[in-house]
Amino acid sequence: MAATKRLTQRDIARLAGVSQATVSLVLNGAVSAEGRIPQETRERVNKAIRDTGYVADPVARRMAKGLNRILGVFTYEPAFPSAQADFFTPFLLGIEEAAQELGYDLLLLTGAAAGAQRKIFGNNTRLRLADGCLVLGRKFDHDELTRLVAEDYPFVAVGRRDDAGGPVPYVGGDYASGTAALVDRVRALGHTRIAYVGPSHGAESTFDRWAGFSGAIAGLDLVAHIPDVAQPAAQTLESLLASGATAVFFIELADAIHVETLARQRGIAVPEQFSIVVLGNHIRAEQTGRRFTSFSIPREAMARAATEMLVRRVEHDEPIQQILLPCEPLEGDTLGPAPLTKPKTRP
Amino acid sequence: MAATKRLTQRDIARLAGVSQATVSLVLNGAVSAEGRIPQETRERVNKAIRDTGYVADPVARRMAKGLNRILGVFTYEPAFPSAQADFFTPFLLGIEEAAQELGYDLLLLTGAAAGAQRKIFGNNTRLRLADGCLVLGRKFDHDELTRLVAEDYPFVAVGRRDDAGGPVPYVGGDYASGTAALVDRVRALGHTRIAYVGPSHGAESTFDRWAGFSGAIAGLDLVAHIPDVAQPAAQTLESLLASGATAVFFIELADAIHVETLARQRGIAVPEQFSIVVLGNHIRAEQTGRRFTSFSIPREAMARAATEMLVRRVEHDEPIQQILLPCEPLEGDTLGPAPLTKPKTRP
DNA sequence: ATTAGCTGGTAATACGCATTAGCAGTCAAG
DNA sequence: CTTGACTGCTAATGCGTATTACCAGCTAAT
Repeated sequence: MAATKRLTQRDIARLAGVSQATVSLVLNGAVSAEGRIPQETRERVNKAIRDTGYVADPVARRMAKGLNRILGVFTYEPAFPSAQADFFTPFLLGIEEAAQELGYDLLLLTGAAAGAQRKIFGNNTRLRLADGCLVLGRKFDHDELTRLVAEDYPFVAVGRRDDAGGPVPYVGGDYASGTAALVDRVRALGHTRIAYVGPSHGAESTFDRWAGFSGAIAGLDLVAHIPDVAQPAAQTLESLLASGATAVFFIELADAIHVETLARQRGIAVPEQFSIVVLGNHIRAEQTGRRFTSFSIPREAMARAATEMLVRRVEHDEPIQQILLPCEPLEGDTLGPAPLTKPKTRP
Repeated sequence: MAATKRLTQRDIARLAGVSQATVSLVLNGAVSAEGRIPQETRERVNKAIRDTGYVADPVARRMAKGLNRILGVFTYEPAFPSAQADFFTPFLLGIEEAAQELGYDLLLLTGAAAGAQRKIFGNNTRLRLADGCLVLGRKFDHDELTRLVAEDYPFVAVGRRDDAGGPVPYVGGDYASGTAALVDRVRALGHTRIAYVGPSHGAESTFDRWAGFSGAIAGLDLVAHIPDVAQPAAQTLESLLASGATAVFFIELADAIHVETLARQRGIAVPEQFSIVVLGNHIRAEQTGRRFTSFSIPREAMARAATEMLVRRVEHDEPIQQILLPCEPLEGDTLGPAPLTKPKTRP
C-alpha cells in the first residue's frame, strides 16, 4: 500500500534513459519530429510507460497547451431536481453522447450559485477551466450573455438567443416555422376563427412562437388572445367560447390540459366542437391520456448539434453560427375539421 | 469587439501598480500574510479585479496548489439515456446538491469509453483533473477498482463494494437489513412457505439481498428459488404456484410486475392468496398502478453522503470509511397475511 | 579537410498561479 | 548611531507538460 508518488514524465525519462522532452515527443505522436525518434527509443519509452501505468497529468497538459478536452455545461437552473429533470434530461443526454463521441469530458458548473438565480460570473468562475461552454436554461441573463459574447469565450447556447452586443452562437428549434405549419394545418381544416393563449413576448422561445403565429394567420380571424397564462381554466374557457374561436393555440401544455379537461367535463367535445393545438411537445404529456396536436422539439438533436458546434469552435476557431432545427408536426388527436356550427354561438 | 486577451494576475498587478505576488496574496485571503498587506493596497487590487472582471485560471491554480475544487463523477453506463436516467438521476441530484453546498464543481467523465463498456483508465485518464472522484454504476470493473485503491487516489463508490486489494470507500444502502426486515414481516404475517426470484450472487447489491434473505429465513421453508430472472412470467408463476409458496421475494421489480399481472389475469388475488415483496424501491414503479411492498433505497442521501465523504477525504485526508444507510420498509399493498389454504395446492 | 546535411536527441522556456525567502524602509529601544 | 523588530512588498521558484531552438556526432559531398 505504498502511497504511489505521482509519476511524471521525468520519472519515465529516467527509466527509459532519455530526457523529459523525448518522453513528451513520443507521447504526442510528435508530428514536427516525425522521423526524428527511432522506433527503438520509442519502444523503450513506451515500455516504461506501460510498466508504470503512467498517464499525463491533464492539468499540466492544459497548462502547457491551453486545451484540455473539457466542455463546461452551465444550466441556469439546477439540472437534476425532478422538476427540472424533464426539461434538462434530453439535452444532457444529447450533450453527453456527443461529448463522448468527440472525446470530451463535461464540467457541470454547479458551484457558482449566487442566491436563487445562478450566475455564470460568480467570484469563482470556473468557466475557464473548460475549453468552451454550453449554456442551457429557460431564461438567460442578458448581461451575462453580453459579457460572454464580448469576451469571445467559446460558448454555444442551446435554444435561440437574441443578439447580446453581438450575435450569439446557438442551436435552437425552429418554433416559428413549427408554429406556422400548425397554423396552415388549422386553416386547411376549415377553421377561420382562432385564438391564442400565451404571451406574445418575453423569452425568445415565446417570441418565436408568436412571430410564427402572427406571420401565418393571414386570412384567419384572431378572435381572442389571452396573454395571461396563469388565470383559472374556467375563465380562459369562457373567454374562448365567447370569442367563437374553433381552434385554440396554447403555448403552455399545462393550460391546454386544464382547459381540455374542463371542456370535456362540460360536454364540449375536442376536437369535434373545439380544436386544441399546443406549440411544442413536452415530456410527460402522455400521462394526460390525451395526445395533443403540436410540433416536436428535437431536444436531443439540438444538444448534439450544439456540442458539435462548440467543439468546432474550440478546435478550429469556427466563426459564430446560428442554427435552427426543424420542429416536425405531431399529429395528435386534438385538432379536427372546423365544426359546421360554432360551439355555443347559436344557442 | 476587441478580442479580450486572457487576463492574468500580471495584468491586474500592472493596473494596481503592484507585483503579481501581491495580487495572488490579496486574492487568497493570505493567512500567512494577514496584516501584511494594508487595506489601501487591497482596495487598489480589488478595484482592478472588479474593473476587469478577472478570474483566476483554475487550471493554473490546480497546477500550483494541487487542488481545484472539482469532483469527478464516473458512471459505468451513460448517465442520461432515459433507460438509465431513472437509475442515475437521484444519485446525480444528491451529488449536485452536496457539491454545490460544498463549493465544488462536477466533472462528468464521459470521454473514456472503450467500446461498449466504459473504462476509467483509458489511454488518457482525465481522472486526475479532479480532486477526487465518485464512481457509480450497476456493475463495477473489479480490476479498475483494485487499481484505484492501490493508487490511493481519493474516490468514493456509491453502493457497497467488496474489497479490491484493500477496502473500498463507499456509501451504500443496507440491503441485507432491509431484506431481513421484510422477511421478518412476512413471518409475522403467518407465512411459512416462501420463494425467492433472483440470483443469489453476482453484483454486491444482489449478494447482499440474498445474504439478508438467507440469514433471516430461520423457521421458514424456502420452497422455491428461481435464480433465472429472464424467463417468461408464465413459467415463473407456474413454478411458484407448484411450490406452494404463499409469499415471494423478487429482486427485480420487472419480474414482480409481470408475475403479478399474470396472476391477476388468472384470477389469483394478490395479496389475499399470494403475497409479493420486492427487494428495493424503483422509480416509476407507480406507473403499474400497484404499490409493491418493498424497502426504500435512499439514493439521494447515499449520493450526498458519498459526496461529503469524498470531500472530507480530499480536504482532510480522512481514512477510508464504509457506510451503509438504512433502507426503510415500504408498506405497499402486495403483502398480506398468509392465506389459510394454500393456493392451488389442494385442487 | 572542410562543409553541409542528416540523425537523434537535449536544454530551456512558457503556461498562470501559490508560496517562500528575503529586501528596503521605518521606527523604537538601547 | 547601532541594533532589532516590524511593515509592506517583490523576486524567485515550482507545479508537469509541450514546444522550440539548438547541439553533438556522423556521413557524404566538395
